[in-house]
Amino acid sequence: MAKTPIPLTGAITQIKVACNDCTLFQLCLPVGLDRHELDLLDSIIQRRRPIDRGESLFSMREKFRSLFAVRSGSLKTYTLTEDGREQVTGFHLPGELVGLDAIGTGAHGCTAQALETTSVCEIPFDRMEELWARIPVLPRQIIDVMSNAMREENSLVTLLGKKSAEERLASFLLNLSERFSRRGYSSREFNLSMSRNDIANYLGLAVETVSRLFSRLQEEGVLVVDSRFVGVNDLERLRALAGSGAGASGRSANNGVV
Amino acid sequence: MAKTPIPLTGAITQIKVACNDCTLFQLCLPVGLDRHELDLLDSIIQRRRPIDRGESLFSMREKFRSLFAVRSGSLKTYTLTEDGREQVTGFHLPGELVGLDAIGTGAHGCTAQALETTSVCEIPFDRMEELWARIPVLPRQIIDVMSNAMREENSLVTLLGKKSAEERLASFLLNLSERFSRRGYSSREFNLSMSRNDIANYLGLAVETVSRLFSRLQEEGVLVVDSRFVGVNDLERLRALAGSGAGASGRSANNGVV
DNA sequence: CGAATCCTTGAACACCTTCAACAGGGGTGG
DNA sequence: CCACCCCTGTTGAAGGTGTTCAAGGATTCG
Repeated sequence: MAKTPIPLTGAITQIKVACNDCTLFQLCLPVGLDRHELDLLDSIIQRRRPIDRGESLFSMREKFRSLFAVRSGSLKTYTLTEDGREQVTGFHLPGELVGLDAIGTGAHGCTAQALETTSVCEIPFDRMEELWARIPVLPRQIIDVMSNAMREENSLVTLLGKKSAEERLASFLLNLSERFSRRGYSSREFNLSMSRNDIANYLGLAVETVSRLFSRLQEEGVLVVDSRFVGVNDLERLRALAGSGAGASGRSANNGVV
Repeated sequence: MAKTPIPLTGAITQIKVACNDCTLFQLCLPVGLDRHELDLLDSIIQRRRPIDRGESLFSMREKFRSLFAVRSGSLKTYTLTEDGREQVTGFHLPGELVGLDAIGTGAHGCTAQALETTSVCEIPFDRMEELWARIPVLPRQIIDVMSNAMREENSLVTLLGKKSAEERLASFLLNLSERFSRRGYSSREFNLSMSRNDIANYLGLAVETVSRLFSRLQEEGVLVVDSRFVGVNDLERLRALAGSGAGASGRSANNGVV
């Protein structure tokens, strides 16, 4: 989704560069655009050198200038509570847009930080607005993406509001699994780019709880875990655990919260 | 935001009916539209008879046809977990739009139910799309509204992920207080249109916990509570409680979750 | 190779839930 | 109009899930 090769820091050779050729075409914003419209969009998209693990793409309260699409790697977004606690609000894989929550106020509502070396497409928002007249479906695409994001957030709210620790982790892994498989990766084996800490934070749990859950799910034969690698042995069981917690574990069928 | 008087079921007389005259003008979608554009928007907006407490405006998985703006009264939206538990995802006051999360998929992702007798403006989405060419700022308005909604949801995620029970209730009351005051009502005295059950559900807590918290906040002189009426005695204290839980209560400064 | 960070595991504790019983309305039908 | 019921809301006691505290192992990176 960028128009010319990325300036290289190392020895990586970028090949797929234009939206036209981008493998993320089907996942990203340009879905539904014809060739001409694609070229127009392409012309405003800016490249950046890949950012390293730990670097921020933008920070909370910073002025909003651009949307970003993840091309490779992954990001986490997080907000801060009034007293400085961090809350991870999402993990973002290739093909996904970040920064959407900043449009309304003109300032970023969260910080976006790379979980690994990550390259993104930068879409300057003012230039994109100029394109709306010439690409009428573009605003509609944005609206669709935002609408889907809102629905995603609703499931996160449900997860945090109603699910037990085990259900949360199972749901999280299933969600990742689906997203990986939609990107052509295995849905049964993958490497987590985020730390246990990030996972725990995202799921509203303590790190220790997440760690214990990984261990237990491995003992029970549902998963194979090796530090950041996760293999799903029993997908059905994982689904059951994510749904209602009525799985084989000796856990009470409480109402989720706590 | 509707164009002719509402068909009356009782003896209520509707007066403010067109977007032009609507008192919610500043809160609703039409912000930033000129008179001509307002008339155009006005022409597609449909009236409905007010819906009664408990009635649904739309249901989860139902085909998406329209957005709705609350004109008077209030709504709750909720989703269901796989195993049928209900999770309240939001309360909606006059001037707020619901149904936005349905645009992307074409089917509603939540159910919207009236908490009291409520009247809404219905905005058929296909007709609204037709207007985009003639009112170029309209899609941008929608995007702004959605962006703000996403940010709102992020604070809910933070609330559920990081805050203790007391912080949750305090945050909830402050949020309501601000929204009421923006609508010209008192920020220090208001009536809740939702049950304790809905509040508890929304905050990811048990009803009993919410009830106990109301009692305690009253004992401590922060609130005056009389069933659904809430009076805020000590706004500063409520703010402190919402922020970090480092208030006067003898509560440990744990990390919130649980 | 040593420091730092991440991850894991164990034990005690705490916040909130669950279970239980009761009080207060509001509506319905006698 | 009162009695009854149903639902909502309150309060008390016991219990549990997940946290906190603590320490040790694993991994990374200078």
